Amino acid sequence: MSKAEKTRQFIIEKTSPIFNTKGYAGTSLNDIMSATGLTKGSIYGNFKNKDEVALLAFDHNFGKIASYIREKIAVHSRIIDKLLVYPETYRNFLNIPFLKSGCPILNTSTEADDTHPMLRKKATKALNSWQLSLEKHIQIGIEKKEIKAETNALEFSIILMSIIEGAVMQAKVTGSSTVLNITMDFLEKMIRDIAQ
Amino acid sequence: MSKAEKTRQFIIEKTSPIFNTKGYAGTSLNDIMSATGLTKGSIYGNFKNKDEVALLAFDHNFGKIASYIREKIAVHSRIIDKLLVYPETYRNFLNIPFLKSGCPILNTSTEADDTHPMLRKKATKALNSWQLSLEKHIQIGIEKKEIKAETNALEFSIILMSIIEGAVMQAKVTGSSTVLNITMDFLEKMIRDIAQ
DNA sequence: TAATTAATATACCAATCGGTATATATTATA
DNA sequence: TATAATATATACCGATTGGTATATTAATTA
Repeated sequence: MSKAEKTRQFIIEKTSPIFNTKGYAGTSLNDIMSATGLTKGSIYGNFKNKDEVALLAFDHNFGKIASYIREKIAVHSRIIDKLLVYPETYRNFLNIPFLKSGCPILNTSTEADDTHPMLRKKATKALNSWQLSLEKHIQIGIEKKEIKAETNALEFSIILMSIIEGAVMQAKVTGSSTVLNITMDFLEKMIRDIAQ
Repeated sequence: MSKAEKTRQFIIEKTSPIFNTKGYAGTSLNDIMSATGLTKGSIYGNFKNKDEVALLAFDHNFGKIASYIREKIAVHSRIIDKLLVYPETYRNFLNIPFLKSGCPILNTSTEADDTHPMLRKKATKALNSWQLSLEKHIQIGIEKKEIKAETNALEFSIILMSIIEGAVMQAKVTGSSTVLNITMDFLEKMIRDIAQ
């Protein structure tokens, strides 16, 4: 890893929470400079423009939560327990340090859907990969006879994602975990209901 | 209605879709000027700053969808039919002209939760009024024996809202109605399930 | 160690940001 | 119709925006 590559990584790590809280339009180069302690020359020596930093910051933010969930899922062997990781995790959303700045998919989607095609594409792909991961787990669960055969994997995963994202939005803006507790209780029941 | 009051209304009507698409940080005074055809002097003669326009634009956007739903609900007499207005409406979210710019609560919440206390407060209040309205309908439904007595009005309304907001986020960023159809089918079943 | 390359800092650019003071229209009132 | 009050336009303000050219420093290689 060259010095430049280290600096690139450093810049992305330091700025990704800023992009997630303030958004693309709300994050300025001054924000990037003061977060990294670097000057404009150093930033533009490593990235071609603000866009490139923002896109990589999104990848970083999404990658972080994706691997966090992936590791928690890997611990369990039964599919139902793997799925239960979601309500368990998002119930504590407001208290998970690196999620303080919010869900990157939610934040990026709502800002970029009408304004930033490249960020929009990133968010869409992230949603799709999450959905496919869920669907796969459910399908495996059906094959292993741990999940009812009549379960519609696509539908179930989409509903799970919608509940989580809608609840996170409300919890973040109100600052209260009430919505998360109510919805994650419900999601937990939904998951246990498809158990064989 | 004085001339100034007319102009104020005119400015808010013309700029509210812009604030909803581009966000607070992403909407500039030049955007406001070109949307209204007015000059800076005229805008600052009627509003004290950009904040005031943004806050009223949010009220306008939320008021529009709230009254749209309210009118549709008023048509029905049975509570279940009133509740079914939500899945019916949000199923076509992407095709309702004045909702093209997205859900104001969703957009404002995700941008303002960490950046703009006043807008954040507006979004929180809007969520609360929506939730209370739903809860009231359900309680009336229970009293009228149209809804099962064991239904938890708070839980049900929160879950309904989460599903809708999560689905709208996904539909807007992907540009596809698939998620809306799947989730609104599910919501419809949920509503019919609490019918007495 | 000297020369070369890579990485960072400095100083600047035009354009745009939100906002204001003042001049000019426009409207309402006497 | 003359006057007063309101409303809009013009012209400007300093600060900040994203971005660049060049100078300087640090790291690597010969």
